[in-house]
Amino acid sequence: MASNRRNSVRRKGKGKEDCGQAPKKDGLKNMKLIVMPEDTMNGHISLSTVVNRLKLKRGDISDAVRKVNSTVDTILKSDAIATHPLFHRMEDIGSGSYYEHLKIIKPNEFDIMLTLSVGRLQLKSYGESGAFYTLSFKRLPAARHPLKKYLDDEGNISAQKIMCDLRCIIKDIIKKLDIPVTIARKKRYSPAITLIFPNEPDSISVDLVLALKPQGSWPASTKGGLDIKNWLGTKVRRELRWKPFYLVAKQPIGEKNAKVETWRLSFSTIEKEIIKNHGQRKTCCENKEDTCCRKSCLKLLKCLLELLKENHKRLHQFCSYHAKTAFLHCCTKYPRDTQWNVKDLEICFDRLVDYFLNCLESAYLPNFFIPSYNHFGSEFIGGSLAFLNSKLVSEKTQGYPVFNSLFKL
DNA sequence: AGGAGCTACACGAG
DNA sequence: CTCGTGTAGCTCCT
Repeated sequence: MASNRRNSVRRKGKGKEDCGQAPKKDGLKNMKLIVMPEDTMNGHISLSTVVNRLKLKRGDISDAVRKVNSTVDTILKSDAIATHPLFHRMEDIGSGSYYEHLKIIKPNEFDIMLTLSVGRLQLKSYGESGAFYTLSFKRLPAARHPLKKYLDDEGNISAQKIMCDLRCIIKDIIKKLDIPVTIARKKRYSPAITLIFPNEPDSISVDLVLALKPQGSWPASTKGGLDIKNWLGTKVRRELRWKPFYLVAKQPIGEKNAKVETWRLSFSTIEKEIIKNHGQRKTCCENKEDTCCRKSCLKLLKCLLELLKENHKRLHQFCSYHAKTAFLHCCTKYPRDTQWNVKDLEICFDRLVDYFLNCLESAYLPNFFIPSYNHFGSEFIGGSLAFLNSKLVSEKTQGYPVFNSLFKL
């Protein structure tokens, strides 16, 4: 196996033992910080102060990363993986907020894709969204092909069979570790194998997501997606579309027929690349004058959503990926770096919130890569769109008072 | 596989 | 505030 995530075990660092916290419980409140008078503007905390509050602490990063990296290294280098006919080819790629420098408050959630190169496959679209597929071989594979034993009755690659084996292997490995780490119970519809480091009182979770990397160009459903021509340019778009795409072991939510084995498209690697190189000009954020506030705006929107979710159980269906998706569309709508000047943080964030509000009102938030896949589609029940809408409008008109809870004693 | 050199960020000294 | 340093991740190179 090979690592794209990092290349060596790092030095040990000193720091506090208070990094990480269970994502579902508690969440962002119970922060310990006092509001300074100079941080307030007309009774409201300025957004730049909030952004500062969201930064990860160096000591926390050091502590968390040391545990996460050493454990993942141990797993991937273990005999059980290294000698496995299929899994020994896995490569790990850091993805998600932490590796995009978008994680807020604490480094308590890590996403790592475990990728498998699988050659050319037959992708059959499943459902209307263009995001879900069944996978089979174009030609029947040889009997000793490592994927042969993971085919179901119809010759489709079975996500469940693969995930089951991988989960068992990882479970065995971590059982033998001296580090206190457990494996979370399998969640329905979740493609992840989640490691939990139960460092009292906080915990760190690491989502390991198996992702198949088929050869070939992106599926037809992505055709009108990745609308970045005016923002990052046609050349960049062409180059990005030449890069690999991935399929993760995810079943459509609410799928009654459990027999159908589907995989869902994932473009985490492309998202990471866009976030890293997010400016219209190559020099964006390279020096002080060219600093933009795109990432700050996304951090704020993620935080806003998380805080509202903590306060309202009805909002459980919303996730940070919705914020990220709306953000990417917003970047397309406002492509110029001058439209995201760091001096205009408040304006830019209001504008992003407006964009998100529009998605809620129209019940339409297409996946940034798959236009036919509406994240706010029919599975959103019971007026939760309207509910979030009203909460956001209220927050916006009042200058986002919910951010004050980040500074409560 | 492992290291050099790079980027991005946090943070503290001045 | 600016700048130097430490840390982590990533790419390229051998």
